[in-house]
Amino acid sequence: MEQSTVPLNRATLLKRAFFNRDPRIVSKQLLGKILIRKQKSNILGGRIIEVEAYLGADDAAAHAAAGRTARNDVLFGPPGHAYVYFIYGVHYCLNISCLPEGDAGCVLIRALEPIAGIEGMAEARGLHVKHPDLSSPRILRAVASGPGKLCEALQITRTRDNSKDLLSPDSDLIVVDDGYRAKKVITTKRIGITKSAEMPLRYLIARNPFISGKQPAC
DNA sequence: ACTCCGATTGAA
DNA sequence: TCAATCGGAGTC
Repeated sequence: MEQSTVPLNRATLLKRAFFNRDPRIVSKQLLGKILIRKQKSNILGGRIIEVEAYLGADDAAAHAAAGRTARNDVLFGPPGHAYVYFIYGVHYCLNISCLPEGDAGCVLIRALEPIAGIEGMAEARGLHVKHPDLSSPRILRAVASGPGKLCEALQITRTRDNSKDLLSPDSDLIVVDDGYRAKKVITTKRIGITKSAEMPLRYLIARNPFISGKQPAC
């Protein structure tokens, strides 16, 4: 039985309760949902195909581990909001806050499969200049196969998007469900961290070619 | 005020 | 393998 999906304009916003849960549960459920940026005359978006869960005080790798600060304040706020931070002086990363007000926890969006406004995203990434042929699988994969890349593709910055409600119809950055369901989810260790590096909190859709890094064994 | 360093990326 | 490049957090 083949699953059914609806067009983007009929996809539904996720509910607050969806994110009012443990980040590990949200991570797995979030795979297959769609992250959308609404531009003036353009829609940019991709299917979420790789994420990582970050917990609270018991997770040394989490920004919330050392307690509430001006920088990580969103993590302690209500669920379903964007936590955007700047890393290595170069890139932004997007997280979505989980758990009720007062409890920190989030999901890091690590990779998207481009599905809408691909030309616009490629342009934001600076790919169109050197690589005009967007139909090339290699170039298509370069659009959003990493946390920093997808932020650049959707023009996500801290000043523009941090603390934004991702579940509001008024928001220009939202998460929606078009009915797609991942057939198989793979869990691995998180990438690029030194503290709490052993916890299996990275989740990705099996065999999807748009993930960051190389394909793990099934 | 000063130092250290990171949930990344792309080029060498 | 490594530089780029910034700001948050801890130390002096």
